[in-house]
Amino acid sequence: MSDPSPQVRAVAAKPGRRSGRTAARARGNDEVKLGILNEFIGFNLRQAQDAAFRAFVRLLGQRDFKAGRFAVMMVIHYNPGITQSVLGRAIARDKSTVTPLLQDLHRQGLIARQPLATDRRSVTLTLTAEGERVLAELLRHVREHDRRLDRIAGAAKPALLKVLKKIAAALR
Amino acid sequence: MSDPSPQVRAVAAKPGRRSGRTAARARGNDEVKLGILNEFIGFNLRQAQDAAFRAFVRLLGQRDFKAGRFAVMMVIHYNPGITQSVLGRAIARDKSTVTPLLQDLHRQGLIARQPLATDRRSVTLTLTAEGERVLAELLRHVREHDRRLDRIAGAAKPALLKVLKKIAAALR
DNA sequence: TATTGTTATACTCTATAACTATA
DNA sequence: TATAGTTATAGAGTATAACAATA
Repeated sequence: MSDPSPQVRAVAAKPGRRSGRTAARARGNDEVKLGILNEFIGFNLRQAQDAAFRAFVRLLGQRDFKAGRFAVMMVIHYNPGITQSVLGRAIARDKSTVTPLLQDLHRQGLIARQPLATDRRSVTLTLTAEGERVLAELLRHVREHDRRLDRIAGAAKPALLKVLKKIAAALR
Repeated sequence: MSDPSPQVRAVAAKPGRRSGRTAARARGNDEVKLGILNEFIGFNLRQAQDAAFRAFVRLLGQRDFKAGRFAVMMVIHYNPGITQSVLGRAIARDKSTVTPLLQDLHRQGLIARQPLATDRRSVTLTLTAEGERVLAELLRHVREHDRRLDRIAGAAKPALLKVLKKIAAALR
């Protein structure tokens, strides 16, 4: 590890002293140095995902919908009749995480659960009509959010998606 | 929202039925369709970050160190004398989140806290010698992890970092 | 014996609100 | 009045282990 610069100490020692990029500093990074952190993919991935997720939650705002439910509903939508364990593997979550999540969606009348005839241990999942309606509504906000990300990424989007998928696949 | 394909139902209905890419399916996505999710930057960002973070935690393994502590220690390393509130803004966490985190690092003897002479409300932070030692040790594992990410990203790394930083900055 | 799903339980991360001590 | 930091508290999200039912 190497030399922290003395100016930084000065900045930190007088947090009231502000100059230059006022807006950026007020709601952001102040004058903090990140050093090598700046070059780590892992760190930047985390920063971007954190910012994007918070922006999404802000956008959903009141609409009393928990952000994490969205992907689950989408997966059920595209894979009606999927079982809980397959769903769990698809989203990389333990079955004990999946159960209460689905109970919640079920209580809200958004999904239907049916025992599988050919294997009575399994439960198959489908969205109810109401579930489809809510999902469509949610999807409008997701699209809005992602259009924003699209504008930020610009022409780099295809390359970005390619690398992100590569990372997810390689570390699964 | 549109037509879920009937083959998917068949796959989901018989989770025991396996074919083709056995290894990939066993620890992954099975045959689940993601539809438009595939094209959302937000979704792919989450998948990649989730996979990378879990891989990092796996790598740290036993070493009893909580992954989230690393960035905080790095920020203090590069900005000795930084105050808690500035730190909090830098990592986008509320002060009530920062306090117990620092108490923990302090209990472990990794950081020193000193009241700021010019404003006695503030506390300045530095790493102890032990803190620097532990950070250096941690950093070795982080580098190992990120080299793995580097290999996955390959030549796309600079472009990736650029977009990720752009996203984080724009949505802050 | 192995798998599906449920439950009990616990741990991490996070924030809001109310507080104190300073400014 | 406003800010720095602490505390109490609560709510997400997650996992491990033990279990019942079924295969």
